[in-house]
Amino acid sequence: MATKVRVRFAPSPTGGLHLGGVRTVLFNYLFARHHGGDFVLRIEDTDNTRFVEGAEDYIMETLRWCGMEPDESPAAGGPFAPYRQSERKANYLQYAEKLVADGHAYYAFDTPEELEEMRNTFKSAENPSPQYDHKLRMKMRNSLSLGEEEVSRLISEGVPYVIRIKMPDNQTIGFTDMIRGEVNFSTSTVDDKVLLKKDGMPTYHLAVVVDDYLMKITHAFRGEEWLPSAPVHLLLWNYLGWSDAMPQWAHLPLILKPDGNGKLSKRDGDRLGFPVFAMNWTDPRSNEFTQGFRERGFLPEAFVNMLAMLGWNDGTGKEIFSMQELIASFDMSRVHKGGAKFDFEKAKWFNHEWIKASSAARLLPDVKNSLTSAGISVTDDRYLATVIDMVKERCTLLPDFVEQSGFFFNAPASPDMEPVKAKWNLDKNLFFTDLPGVLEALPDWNAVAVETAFKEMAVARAIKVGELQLPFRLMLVGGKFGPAVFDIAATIGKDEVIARIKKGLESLA
RNA sequence: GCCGCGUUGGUCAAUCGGUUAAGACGCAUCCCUUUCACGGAUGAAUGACGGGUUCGAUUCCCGUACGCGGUACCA
Repeated sequence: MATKVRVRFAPSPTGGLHLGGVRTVLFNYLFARHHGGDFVLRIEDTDNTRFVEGAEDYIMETLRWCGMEPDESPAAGGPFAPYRQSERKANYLQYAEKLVADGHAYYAFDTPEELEEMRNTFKSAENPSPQYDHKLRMKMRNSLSLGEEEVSRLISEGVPYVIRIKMPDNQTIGFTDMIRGEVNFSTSTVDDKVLLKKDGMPTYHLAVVVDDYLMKITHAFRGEEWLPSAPVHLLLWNYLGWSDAMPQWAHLPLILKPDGNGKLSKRDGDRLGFPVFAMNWTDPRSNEFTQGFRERGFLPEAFVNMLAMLGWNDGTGKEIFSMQELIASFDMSRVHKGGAKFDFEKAKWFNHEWIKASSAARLLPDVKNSLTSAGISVTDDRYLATVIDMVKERCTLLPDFVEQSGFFFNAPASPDMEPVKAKWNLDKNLFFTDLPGVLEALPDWNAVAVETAFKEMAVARAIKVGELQLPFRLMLVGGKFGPAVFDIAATIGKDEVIARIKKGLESLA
């Protein structure tokens, strides 16, 4: 195929990006890169009543964090600029007018109140939500029912109107979805969607078609919730005479809430205690705060990996993928048809795997950040790197590094010796009283040397080494966790070890 | 109500008609470790239900049930 692949992610800037949104971008991105194509970000801000300040920056920042920089975007520009639909407003009218001229659309003058009234009068048990369609449009006030003179009079008087598509009343229309295969609809069940609003802005339906055409989009991927309006888009591509250029479509499955049923929402996250947005987000209107995966301590590699596996797999059982590996193996036809329930435990597992597999150098800036915000100052990066390698396998989320490595930097505030108090005795007390002197005399300071000295001393005094290790750990670490004690001792240094032993002894007194 | 999409263990899922239906998460037990982890081992689903097609169906078709999505001058 000669045409270059071009895909787009087209969010509306109404708030933070949730899991489903990020996954939609991801699949777009993977597909584009897999085929060496272009990935464009187009902001669909056609509804100014829902516009939220900061949402666009948030989206850009999320893409950056995830490593999915668009080739073309409002910020980066590109050959098809502008990339904000609000700035392309002037484009749409001509196409809507052309549709009217060709008899595929019409002017409608109904006020919101009249629409409301229509819905009320025709509402019934069998038809709870009457549609503005081929059955009702002649009962409404539009250029089909009113007659030419009346219409031109209304228009010249400046009466506000919208332009609606005229859906054929009995036609079957279908297309091949890259994920679902053949999908067919009967046009008689689709209503006459508004194409151009009275403020002159297009609705999504007109805007996607026009912009996908103008921007030469070859593949259009979006959430499953768009499937029912696909026939409108199909018709528009036809009516506008662009059938040959119509992109291939794929409707992605939804991400569902972990318990019960339904689409995952940020409320579920609040309720169940996990993030739903990629990054922290505070709604400027309500001041409502929502935590993000990034701030919760997820690595972008893990976040992306986890999202990719929610609805897709390569068929081999492989689960850990880098972005490069995802790009290499991604295939839209292997995307699931059914929605997947989100499992936060599994998400954490991905993060844990990525932390374990990451080098200290990769982890260092993030860990340093966590430590710093917990009040632990790090001055020696090499020392931190050593510590990271020692503790990373026991850290699931980035903030776990605070507890797991804090004692390498600061002595435990007040070592809790409670777990060993019951079996504490004079011999043990003597052991630890004499230990500093022995350690002090050690010519070499390393884990083996400390361990050897420690064990020889224990044997000489006929005390079980095991009985001594826990108190030693408590003195050094402050809790029952962490790497091997002698490794810790070797790392924090002779003076510090001796100081902590003395301090531990004090709290046992 | 109508239209569309979907339905393999608690969850994510492999299987593109054919031996005992992979694997992962989580869970349980055990081993390793006299810390916590990591690692290793073991255990627990007969494929929503009912009909077909076929020598043979989890895999194809139909129906039912259930779930989800849509049914806005929101995307």
